[in-house]
Amino acid sequence: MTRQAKSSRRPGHGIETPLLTVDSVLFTYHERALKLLLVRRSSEPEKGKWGLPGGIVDIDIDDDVEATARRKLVEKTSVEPPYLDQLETIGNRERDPRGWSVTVCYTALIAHQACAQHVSTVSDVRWVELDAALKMKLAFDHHKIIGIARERQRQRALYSISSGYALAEEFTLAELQHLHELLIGKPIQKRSFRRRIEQAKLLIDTGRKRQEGGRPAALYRMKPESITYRFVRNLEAS
Amino acid sequence: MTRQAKSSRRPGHGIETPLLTVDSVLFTYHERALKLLLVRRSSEPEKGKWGLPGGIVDIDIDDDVEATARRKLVEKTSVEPPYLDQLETIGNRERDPRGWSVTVCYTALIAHQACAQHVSTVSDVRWVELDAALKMKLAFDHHKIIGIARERQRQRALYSISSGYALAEEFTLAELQHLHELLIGKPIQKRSFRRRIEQAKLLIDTGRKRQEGGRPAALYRMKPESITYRFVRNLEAS
DNA sequence: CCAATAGTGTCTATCAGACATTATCTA
DNA sequence: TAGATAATGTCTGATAGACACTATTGG
Repeated sequence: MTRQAKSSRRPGHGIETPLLTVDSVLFTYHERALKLLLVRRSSEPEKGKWGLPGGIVDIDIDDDVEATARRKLVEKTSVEPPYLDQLETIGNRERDPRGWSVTVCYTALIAHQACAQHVSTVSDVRWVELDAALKMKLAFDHHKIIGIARERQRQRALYSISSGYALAEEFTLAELQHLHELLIGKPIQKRSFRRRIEQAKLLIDTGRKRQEGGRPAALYRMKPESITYRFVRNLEAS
Repeated sequence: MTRQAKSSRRPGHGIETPLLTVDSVLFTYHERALKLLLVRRSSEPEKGKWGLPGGIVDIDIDDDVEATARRKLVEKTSVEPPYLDQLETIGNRERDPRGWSVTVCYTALIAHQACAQHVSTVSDVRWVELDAALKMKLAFDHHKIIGIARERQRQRALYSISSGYALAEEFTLAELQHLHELLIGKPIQKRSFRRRIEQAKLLIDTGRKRQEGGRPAALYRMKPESITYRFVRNLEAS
């Protein structure tokens, strides 16, 4: 195997391989809005632009691709999301000015308060409202990746309540429903929403109440199984 | 940037990157059985073992990752599947003896007759019954990848009829249902199955009939839209 | 006629949509 | 008391499950 001028070859496999990165679309619910985490790029390319938290897979540090995603999220938010959902992997020669590159995309939901402290102390990491983020000029193809993540979360909201992980540990049904409405993009019937949650026994009633303005609302916590539960019948799609 | 002894660096991005490959789990329906395409490896590592059709992404030839998957499938079967469904991307340092490697996995359904001619002429490509394939000792983590593909196809069968693409261009409803039962792993109600197909108008009645043993069965073709159609309500899961 | 396979009728159960009603808090 | 928000009652409609029944072919 001879070295070439414009493409060095790795000893292990001897093949010219593209850059391998990860990108995560981290959603949260805060101030009655759906927000996602953006990071200002501190280095070239696209230096100064806002983009998704992520970075290059380091095969010396990371045991697998998801470990890279987790490592990068911990760096930016200081907390690990309870789960990471793998989205599409995008790889082509247009998406990065450095040439052929691949990004493995993830999405997750996380409680705002869990990472608010850390995020608020730094200027290069910010929660941005989804609609505002989509109007920004973002790095690389991150606009497209956010679209993919949004669609995945929308589908999930139709047949699961995993979105509860974007709320504080204890939350009201009204909060959970409003988040679902933001994810789905249209209002849903209160009765339908509550009925299915109750029948599938997906939440734990803490017994506590929270009050703001009217009758106090019961506070619930997620059950660990709820994350994987799938209703056989979807809520009405748009 | 200095070169290191054990890890050459690429000029474009200067980072040590893992091997990038694709693997496809191609299903078909033949002789009342669900089969998948296996390939005998002709080179190291795992030479001689059977595994999934796939290979290394060639950034000089392939415009994107899916192009690699298509190129490799055409090499093995001489036909392109009508669509490729991206599955998980698996990347870690255990799955390949050559070291840290990544595979972007795809799954697809294809008509058996479309590629039967080519496959039958070569000895290193074979359609294998799913159950038999899972009992074989396959290369790398291909056993796991098949499991992921099978589960994806199973889910799809519960809310779509995209599996029709594993049949000949014209097929009977009984064939389509039997394939669904193989994918889902349990019998389904004939009435439920036919009702939803009829109501969603997903098939075209060719007007022709095929007869074998009893009353002749109507022959149908897929509509192009059917591939993306999603029923709001699933068939009963196991 | 029977055997075999295709196709339909129809009842029930489940569950989402719609929306009205009642409950519980503060001011 | 009014206003606000939470929680429930209840009717309708859509659709899957279950299974019996009819239809159409060959022998």
